[in-house]
Amino acid sequence: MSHSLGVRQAQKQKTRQALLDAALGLLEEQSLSSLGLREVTRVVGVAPTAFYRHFRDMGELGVALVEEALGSLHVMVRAILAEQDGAEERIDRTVAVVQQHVRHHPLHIRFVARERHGGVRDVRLAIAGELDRFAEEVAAALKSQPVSEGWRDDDVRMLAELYVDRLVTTAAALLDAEADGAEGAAEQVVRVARRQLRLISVGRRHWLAEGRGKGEEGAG
Amino acid sequence: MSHSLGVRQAQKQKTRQALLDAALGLLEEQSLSSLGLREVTRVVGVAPTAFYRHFRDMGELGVALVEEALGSLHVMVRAILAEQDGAEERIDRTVAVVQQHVRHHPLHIRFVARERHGGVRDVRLAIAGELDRFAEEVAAALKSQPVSEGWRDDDVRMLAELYVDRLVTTAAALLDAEADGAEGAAEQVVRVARRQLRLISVGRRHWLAEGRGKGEEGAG
DNA sequence: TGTACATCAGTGAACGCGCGTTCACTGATGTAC
DNA sequence: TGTACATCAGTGAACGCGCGTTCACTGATGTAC
Repeated sequence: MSHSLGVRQAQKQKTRQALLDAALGLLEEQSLSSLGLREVTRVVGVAPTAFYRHFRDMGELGVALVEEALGSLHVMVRAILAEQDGAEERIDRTVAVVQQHVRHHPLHIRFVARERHGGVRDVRLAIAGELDRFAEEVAAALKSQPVSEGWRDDDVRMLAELYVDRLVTTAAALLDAEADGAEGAAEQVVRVARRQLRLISVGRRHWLAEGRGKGEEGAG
Repeated sequence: MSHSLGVRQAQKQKTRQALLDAALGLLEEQSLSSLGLREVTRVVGVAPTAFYRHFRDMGELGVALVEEALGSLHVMVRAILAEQDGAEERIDRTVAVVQQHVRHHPLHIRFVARERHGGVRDVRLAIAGELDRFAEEVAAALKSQPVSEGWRDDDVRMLAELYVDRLVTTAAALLDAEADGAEGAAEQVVRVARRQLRLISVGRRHWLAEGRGKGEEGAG
């Protein structure tokens, strides 16, 4: 027993995680491209050179943070999509889950919102890739719902992206609202988000009758 | 005559604009919080200390860039909103204007997308303020359209924010697509954006019949 | 179980470099008479 | 128009500082026999 990792590997993992945690904390108030290697190791309490045992540079650490940050959200939304509620309940539930996630992982949300268009290319690409896979999952879930019968695949995908963008935007807005300190701010964001999702949902139900066919011919 | 500014003031403005232009160029590939004062003055060809004659620090320069970046977009979208086309034509026209704007001012779009959630507080606040005023104008325009009859003010506002977010997201996606080099990428983004706006528009037309009244009671 | 050697996560000194900021300055532009 | 003085945008030397990266190292952990 007990040889699942080895003492040395276990300790290395611990230091690595400490570096990630320290970086994430520092990134609450600055962006990745201005974060220094020495800042991070100072917080952890190791020598600056120890950093290189784990990451080539801050960009590589950033990519690791992307995986950590989007992984947990991924799991939660997958759970929602599997539900069989009606549209109304699903919207309320989805927004509630986003709110919970922002409360429990504010630093992850902040990081993704900030670095999605940030100054480090590899990190931008990693986030774009994760959000893309995310949209693909949402599309698959939407497709299996009865409302989507007769929909073209690219229209389902277009709708999925609309939803995903809305969730990301809502999460970022919630974060700002909760940081604000203004009492009702977060609740206001939640109410607006619910109505926006509802409006999109209404558009979805009437799409085949009114949206498609105008402007562009079906292709493929 | 000729005393509209004075030689000295005119020269000062010129240097100031050169600093803004140089910074904007450098910000294509990095974020504001990692941009150095010396980098900017080096590009312009003035001494580092000259910077202080115009801005207290990079944050102040950033706020000036926000005004410059959102000012022009503001004007263009206001023109669109004033049009009296049908919904279909208006959507196509709006997306076309966004595409033109991205082509003519890619650095402005990049800057706003990057710093909207970036590491410099004052700049974030400036962008949020501009986008808020932007949404308010869109709301006013939407409200004056016949389709909005019977709508609550906060629902109009909620819709306006949905549109504004969509335009900003589309602009950022277009920018990435055009930077990509992949030939059809930009056109693909445009087509998706049009359909998304169309779906929102469909939802709007059926909002009073199906969206409102569920879940929340009218207040105020 | 005990011994001899290999591995490798973390150390600490040292480096050269570019940074933001200070300061007293220069000299063209502006103003008062 | 000409003279004497004030303003102030831009200069250039100097500063102390923290940065990323190199290198040879140490000593606990791992492995072979």
